[in-house]
Amino acid sequence: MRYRKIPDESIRRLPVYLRGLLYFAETGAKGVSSEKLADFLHFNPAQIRKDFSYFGYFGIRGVGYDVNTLIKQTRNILKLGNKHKTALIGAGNLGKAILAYPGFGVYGFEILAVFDSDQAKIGKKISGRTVEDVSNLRTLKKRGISLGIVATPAPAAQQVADALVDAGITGILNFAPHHLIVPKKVKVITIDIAMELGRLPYYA
Amino acid sequence: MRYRKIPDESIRRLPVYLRGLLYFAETGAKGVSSEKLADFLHFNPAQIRKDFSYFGYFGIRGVGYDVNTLIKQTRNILKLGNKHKTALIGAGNLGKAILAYPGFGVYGFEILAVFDSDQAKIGKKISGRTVEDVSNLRTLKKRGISLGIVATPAPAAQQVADALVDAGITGILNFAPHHLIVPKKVKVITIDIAMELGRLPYYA
DNA sequence: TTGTGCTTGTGCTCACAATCACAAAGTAAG
DNA sequence: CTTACTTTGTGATTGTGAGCACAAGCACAA
Repeated sequence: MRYRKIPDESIRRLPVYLRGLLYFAETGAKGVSSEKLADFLHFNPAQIRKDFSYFGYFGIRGVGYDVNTLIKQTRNILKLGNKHKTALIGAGNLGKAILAYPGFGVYGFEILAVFDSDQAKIGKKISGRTVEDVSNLRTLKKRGISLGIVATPAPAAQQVADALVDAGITGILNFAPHHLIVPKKVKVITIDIAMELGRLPYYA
Repeated sequence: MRYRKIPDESIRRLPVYLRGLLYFAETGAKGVSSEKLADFLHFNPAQIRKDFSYFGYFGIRGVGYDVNTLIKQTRNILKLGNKHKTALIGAGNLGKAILAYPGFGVYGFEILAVFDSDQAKIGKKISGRTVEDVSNLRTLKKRGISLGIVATPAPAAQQVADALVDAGITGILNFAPHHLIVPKKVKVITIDIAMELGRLPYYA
């Protein structure tokens, strides 16, 4: 299995595995088998083993995985080891919710800056951060901020993405319902909430 | 192609196609080809044609698709034709953002009820809706509400899902980072925002 | 009615992902 | 040491989806 191409889908699952492992750590469990983890997360045990095996031998045959070791390794693989300085663009309702969302902390993301284009919002404080003018996005590089969260309306999203790329950002989490065009070196992950909801009635 | 199994991935793309078609309708375009739509949404034209072909012959060879007809058909396929009465559970920051999010209206979702377990929130008004006690979830059936949006913390999510199922709900949009166990007849779509962000540093 | 040009609809192939099933490798007991 | 038992790591198989490339079909012009 070593030396093989790592499926994108495996990467996608790793944060979920991490969440499960953190749960087991909380309960005080020292060890966990692929089967126990699979039961908790509702995955296939073989898939979990194979996903981890792309990155090394983390388990002991006949025993299972050490929870804390595997947490550390998973964090390593996902490069969640150190804090990630993040900027949020868009201080509307969605932006506010993102700021208040506790989930980001778990993975080591720190939202250090908030931007908006609305003069009425600029200068105001939200969750302890002062809203800045989007025209100051270029200061991100100096501040060591390397990730951006786009929570603007669709029409503004591409423009914001361009500015983020100019500011040297390496990854974007995009909540705007719009496909962002960026250089290959920049990774974009888009979450289109309404789109997900749009297919719900089909199954009902 | 008729009589073939419809890939889940095709269903997932339909709301995106709908968004693109609505854009073309706004610009006043009467017709659109799979290539033009693909350019706009950054898909493969053949994929768009194949996805629609699972549901019927909507285009005219040599001409393309009629925008308004295809919008109507797509809405039909996704069962977005009539309004969908929806309940929101969890009136925290995420819940508030969802209430204010304009995207739901596009697909015909009406959030008619908001629930929370926090006594301090119950009775208060949020975006024009009065927050109700979660113990009143059973009233949903009477009110004709058939979809639920779960925006609670993870530990409460399963309990809420159970109550929603009891109330006769047919679909759940789940924002809690937790796998929900429901009867097969109920469709769950989970959006784990932090999880998506969790894989961003890996690529950076 | 025949020819030209365009775009759909789809059979086929390739690529990738999920799962099975088993050898390998560990523990523990006698 | 040997046997029984457990769980990992992975080769092999099966399943699923994406995209190519072309026949089918329509419009329009002559």
